Amino acid sequence: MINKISIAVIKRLPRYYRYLGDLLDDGIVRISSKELSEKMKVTASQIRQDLNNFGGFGQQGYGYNVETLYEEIGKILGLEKKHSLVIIGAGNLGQAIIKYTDFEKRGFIFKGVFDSNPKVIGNTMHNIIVQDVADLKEFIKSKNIQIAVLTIPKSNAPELANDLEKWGIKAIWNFAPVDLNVSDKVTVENVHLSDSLMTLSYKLKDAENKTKK
Amino acid sequence: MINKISIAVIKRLPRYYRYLGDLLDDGIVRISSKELSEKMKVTASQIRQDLNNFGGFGQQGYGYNVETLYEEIGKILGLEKKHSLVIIGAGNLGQAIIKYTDFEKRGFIFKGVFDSNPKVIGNTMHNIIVQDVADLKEFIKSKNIQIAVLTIPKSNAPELANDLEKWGIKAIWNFAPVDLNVSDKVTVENVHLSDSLMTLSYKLKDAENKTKK
DNA sequence: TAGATTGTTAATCGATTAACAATC
DNA sequence: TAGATTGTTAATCGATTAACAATC
Repeated sequence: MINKISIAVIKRLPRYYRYLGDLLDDGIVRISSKELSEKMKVTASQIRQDLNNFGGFGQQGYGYNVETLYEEIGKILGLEKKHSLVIIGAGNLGQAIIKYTDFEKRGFIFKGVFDSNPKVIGNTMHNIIVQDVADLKEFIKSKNIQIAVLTIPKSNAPELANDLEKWGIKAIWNFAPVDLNVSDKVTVENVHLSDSLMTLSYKLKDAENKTKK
Repeated sequence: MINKISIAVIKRLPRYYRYLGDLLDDGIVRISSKELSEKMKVTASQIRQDLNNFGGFGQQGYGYNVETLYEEIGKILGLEKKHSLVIIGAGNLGQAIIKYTDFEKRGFIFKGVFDSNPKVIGNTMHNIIVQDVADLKEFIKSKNIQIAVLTIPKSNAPELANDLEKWGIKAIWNFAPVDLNVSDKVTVENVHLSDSLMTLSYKLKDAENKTKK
């Protein structure tokens, strides 16, 4: 844990976690890095290197215990403790996220939903009443919210992000198609859907070109 | 265009495109790699290296013409031609995507929405009537659809992806929290929201640990 | 022309893969 | 014990950054 773990490693952890969860559901007790590497289409070497950033979870001659490893990665990812979140932006995307129950199962608890549109305020979403963003500051402070999910249009996002930092938010899951400019005390994880679709477009074009040749 | 472009470079292109679009909106005519690097918080060297994978778009002593560069990157990303897509899964996520008009502006045209739930089939979403997935095969073939957006639960996704390949789909934008196993003739771009949220969770925990020390 | 900035080569840095001794 | 597989070091590969000649 002493050395700085690279972001490339961290982004692979949820995928390991997902595969181990599936193995667990299938009743598999142990797995070697080689077997797992074949399923996941990565090298066994990479799996062992990645895991050894956090400790020796395996056993020579045996491999890894699926349940133990699953739990350990969960702990590394911070899933053993609950997180309180608010969703800002009660549109379809906000609704999709709040209704996706897997997040709550993993300890991400949606405490409130906020919007600025009077037509939306007062509606119920997934048993939560949509509140006015004017009340957001007070809510964050009183309920000690750590994480804000930003499912709002591009225009308001940057200034709202700065407000969120002032109000004590520690992490922003940002779906607005813009880069936020908060201090490095606030963790930002971007989901830029447009960027993703353009990447798909490039790869599709590239594949077409190869076929032609 | 001869050398294989790395995925790291490709994933940066939409971000350049976004920043250049903003500059264009602001009426900025030219920009140097240095100025852009300061805005984007990357090195000027990286910008020049990235762009020179695709050609020399700049001019010594001047920099880059914003409009030209914007258009060139658009072409590289394949945005100059229209794409026909279908959305499979008419839930909130599917609705969020179809209603987000920026995609259509960029040439991604939603030709159909499909679902397997009889309660949803027949509903109208963004002026499109939700059809039965049973009719998907015929629709893809007759309308020559290239891209499928998969906003369905995990369980059905892998087998559906294999069907989509058989039916002629060339690219899948996958929101199901599972890896698809199609041939390399089909381009897959994953948006794993759970993975993203877990990554955020890790980074948040990591930041907390640093503060304590 | 002089100054600015690119395009591109070279140097550095970091991440991935290979190899193997340690050990269960 | 013998076989298997890890943990970890070393080698390789690739990506990023630095430097600078070319040139507008």
